Amino acid sequence: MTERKVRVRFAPSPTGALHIGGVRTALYNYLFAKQHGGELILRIEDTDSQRFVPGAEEYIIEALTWLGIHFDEGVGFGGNFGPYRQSERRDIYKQYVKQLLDSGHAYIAFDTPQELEAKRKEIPNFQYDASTRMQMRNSLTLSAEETQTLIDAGQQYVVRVKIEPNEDVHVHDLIRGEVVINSSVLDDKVLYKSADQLPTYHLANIVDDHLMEVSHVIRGEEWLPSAPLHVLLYRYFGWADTMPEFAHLSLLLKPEGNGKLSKRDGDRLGFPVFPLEWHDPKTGDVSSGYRESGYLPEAVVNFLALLGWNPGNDQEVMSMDELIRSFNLSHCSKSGAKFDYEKAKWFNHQYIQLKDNKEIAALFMPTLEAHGIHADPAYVEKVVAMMKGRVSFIKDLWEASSFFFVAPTEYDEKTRKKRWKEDSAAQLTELIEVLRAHEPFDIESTENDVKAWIESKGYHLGNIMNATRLALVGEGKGPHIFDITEALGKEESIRRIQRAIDILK
RNA sequence: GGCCCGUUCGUCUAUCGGUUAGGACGCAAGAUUUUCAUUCUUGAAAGGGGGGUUCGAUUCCCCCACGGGCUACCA
Repeated sequence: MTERKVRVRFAPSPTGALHIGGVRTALYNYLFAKQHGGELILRIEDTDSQRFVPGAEEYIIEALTWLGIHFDEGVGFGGNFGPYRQSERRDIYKQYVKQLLDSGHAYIAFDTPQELEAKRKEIPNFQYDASTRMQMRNSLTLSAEETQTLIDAGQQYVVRVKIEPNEDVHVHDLIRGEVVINSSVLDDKVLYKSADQLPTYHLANIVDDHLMEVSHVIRGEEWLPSAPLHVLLYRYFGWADTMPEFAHLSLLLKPEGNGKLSKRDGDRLGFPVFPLEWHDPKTGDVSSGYRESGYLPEAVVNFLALLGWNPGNDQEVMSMDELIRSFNLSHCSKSGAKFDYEKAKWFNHQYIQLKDNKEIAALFMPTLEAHGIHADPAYVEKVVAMMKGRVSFIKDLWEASSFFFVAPTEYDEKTRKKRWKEDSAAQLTELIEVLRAHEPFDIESTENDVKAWIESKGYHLGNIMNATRLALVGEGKGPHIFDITEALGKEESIRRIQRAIDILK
């Protein structure tokens, strides 16, 4: 087989928000494409007109753009293999349905959904296949004239693939190796519906992958059972030579209990399962998103990449470029991965530390403004530098550092009991004098002066510091005392200490 | 029910027949610190069960169990 250009596609169905598992599939396709200098295509599989949800397509593009997953062609990105929306490819599919019909690899079936349902009730393991199709109402059992008459009369029909039984179909999977299924267990899947003049997934998928010259199909494990059908379809079309390679990814599972991760798990367990917040236009429900929950896109990408894949060594924090360099399908795990929200948080913490203080400060600004604070960016940056090591989310910065922006008006009761001593008021009154006389008001020299004063008076260092912290912060937390005083400035520091003396006595 | 895929610490995983079964998250303890965090160190924690193959199986094969997926005129 000759080396072909790597062309992969991400082909979501616009039926709602893009699930985090779908994001991972898109990411793996992207990493694979970039590593091989290939192309990533965005194809919208909207062949089910019933389930189409407005806004879903835009959501998918916005979400993947936010995460840094970029497409080379497809819906919204142009390209020479369009259109990339399956609903716009009706005429193309019709032509290929005809080809299959003409070559005898497909047939027309008139059985109504109701008839089929009745049949399934009647016969326990009913399947439309080689063993049953001669008892059904289709172009195999009807004469050509009868078939044509029914079609002309406007009778709705479907086109089914005619699976040849008793044949072992081999699917070569890049992750799982050889998977063999006997064609007798496959059913004559519907390929095309006359009602909406659209193909089903199976037909559209094969035709598009072929026409778009897709080299590798990297998709979720839920497609593995139908992969043999796809292999057969390539063969029936005469495209076996250029059939893409397959790789079926394991699924993302619920963090607890059993089953596939679903939208409801997020709501129940309190973490997002969608990249972006999603407003369901039908139900009006709002589902939280990683972006709105304060995740950095780099963290989401890194976390997702490692959920079901590993670089073969102990490295965990990896940039997109590093992921592209070391990604490979053979290190994808075959078993499903349970979603671990704590680990996702840890990754976010790591990326906050890695990011520039200036960038973090900019991301923190909206939170500040929401609290009515209009702070100087340089000051915010200073605060961020001191505080970012302590948080996992940007929004947690407020809880951790609000005292830098708002002076305490009340004091935590427990801390007051423990830290505010009999002589605290008197000592801090003296401290104010020490601070007032001090210039410049930088960390090191202030600290030296204050410590010298404490020593000369024979005071207890811890007592003074803890009482001062209570005055400055309002509770027993925060960074180094003199980092705080320097950031606050001399006047504000003294004001806060004085207020504590007045209130706490 | 049928078919397919899978099974290493609680979780994500490394190991491609010989290891004290390694790392990370989380958890616990300790250290550092004027507070709270961070950080650092240490610790507890694993190859579903039963048969084979082999000098030797977590690793290869079979059976069972369990988990997951598919079984639509959805994708």
